[in-house]
Amino acid sequence: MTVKTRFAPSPTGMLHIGGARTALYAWLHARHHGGQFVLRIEDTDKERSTDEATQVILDGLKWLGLNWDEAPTFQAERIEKHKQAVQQLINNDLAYRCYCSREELDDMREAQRAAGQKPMYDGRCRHRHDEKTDQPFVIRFRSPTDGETIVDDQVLGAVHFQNKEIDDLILMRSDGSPTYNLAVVVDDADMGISHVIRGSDHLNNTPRQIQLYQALNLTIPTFAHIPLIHGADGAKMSKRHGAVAITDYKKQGYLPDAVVNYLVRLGWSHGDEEIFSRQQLIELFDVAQVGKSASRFDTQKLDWLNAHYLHTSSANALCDVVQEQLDFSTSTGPELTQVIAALQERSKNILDLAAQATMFYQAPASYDAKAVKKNFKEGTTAFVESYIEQAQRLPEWEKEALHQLISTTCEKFEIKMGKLAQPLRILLAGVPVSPPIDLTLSLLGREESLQRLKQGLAQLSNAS
RNA sequence: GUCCCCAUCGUCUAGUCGGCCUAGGACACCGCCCUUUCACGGCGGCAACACCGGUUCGAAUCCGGUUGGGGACGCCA
Repeated sequence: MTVKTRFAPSPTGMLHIGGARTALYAWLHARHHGGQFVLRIEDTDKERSTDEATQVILDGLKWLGLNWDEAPTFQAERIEKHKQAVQQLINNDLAYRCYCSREELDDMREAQRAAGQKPMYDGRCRHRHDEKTDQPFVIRFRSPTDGETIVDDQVLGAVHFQNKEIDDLILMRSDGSPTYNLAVVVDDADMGISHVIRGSDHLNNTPRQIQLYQALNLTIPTFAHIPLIHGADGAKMSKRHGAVAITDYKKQGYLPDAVVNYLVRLGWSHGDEEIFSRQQLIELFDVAQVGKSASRFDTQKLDWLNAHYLHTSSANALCDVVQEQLDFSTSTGPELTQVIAALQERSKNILDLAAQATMFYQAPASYDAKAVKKNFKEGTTAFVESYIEQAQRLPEWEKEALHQLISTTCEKFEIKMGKLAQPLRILLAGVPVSPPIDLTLSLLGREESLQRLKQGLAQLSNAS
């Protein structure tokens, strides 16, 4: 059997972190088995669906690198198929008209709740034979009342539902449009989906859908319900947990590889391994090994993974994403790739890296007062001036020589390296943090370095 | 409320069908080392089988119950 999975979001909002993981698992499952991964946009709720949301979802998937096969399917365009299925059920007496008004149904549910029961349709139109042509009606499925329906889930195992717990769901609204449960079944069967991988919030819909597959005489796919992701407080993920939309992670300086690695490990593992390349994931991932319990979203671990990928990526590969975050031109300063190479190991995300890169293209506007106070003591000016003096005469302005010079200057004054390096750093960057000082000097270049050092020294001695 | 699911360190998890678990790894946290700053890195530490009963020579692992958490109960998807 050829494997075909799908991701079927409704375009009513952003692609959130839970949906992204579900998509990732479906994608991995397909790729692992050499099958296909397709998209179906569930846009049957015209009230809330928007083109913008569809685009945001597609962008999110692209950013994560989850490529799909075939052009995305739009559920709203398949309405005729859905109607045919409903007609087939009516013809077989497996569906019927229900004339109950919304008010009537509301009252019924309210009464049931008050009586401590589960609110569900009581089937009051199930046996009526009069066709009232002048009144609006919906089509309901005549679902079995006895026995049980078993969902044989790849993640959860066999889950039993008593058929008497399942009411007659609406297949077609009074305006003639099909509802979700009918549409998914018809579409998944029609598209040849072999594995339905989705969030466990759909588990309760599954027995209903299985009954529909049976009523329509369609092949039932394999189901895998993925546990939900909760916020750090254990509650459902929402706005107050920070970034919910997957695109927010891009804005916050995360790398897609890190997000993918984090997401896949949230609910799945392979021994003690933490870091997985895409290729490894495709080779190792098995949806049946996904854990059954919901997990909490932990930003700190994501941060760690992000830093890991940031440190191990090639500076070249990072160039574009860093460039996007810069609000100044890099044409006048050192090669951006070299700056990234110097900075990536000491940055925790792209935003952080971009911020640190600023000093290579803009001279400090001010000097950190605390750092100045701490590092400029008796004699400091003499060490620095001596270094500048010597550096000016260097035939080649390069890292090794600049480093040598720091060593010899320190020996000459009998001071530790920090006594010289920190003042230099503050003069060059304005803050007491930068890549190694010799590297910083060489990247900045002779002219820019000397200018910053002299100007800074003058400014600081004026102030004191 | 009813139905369904879940339950190992604070978090993510290992724990292949009971013994090798005085429960392993990772993140976080705390020390120490490295060090020209900040980081990286290295070493070490803290920390969990929800509870109660069974089954068994033996249970984190099997069974039942309790408690706790989550999901679903729409002419939304």
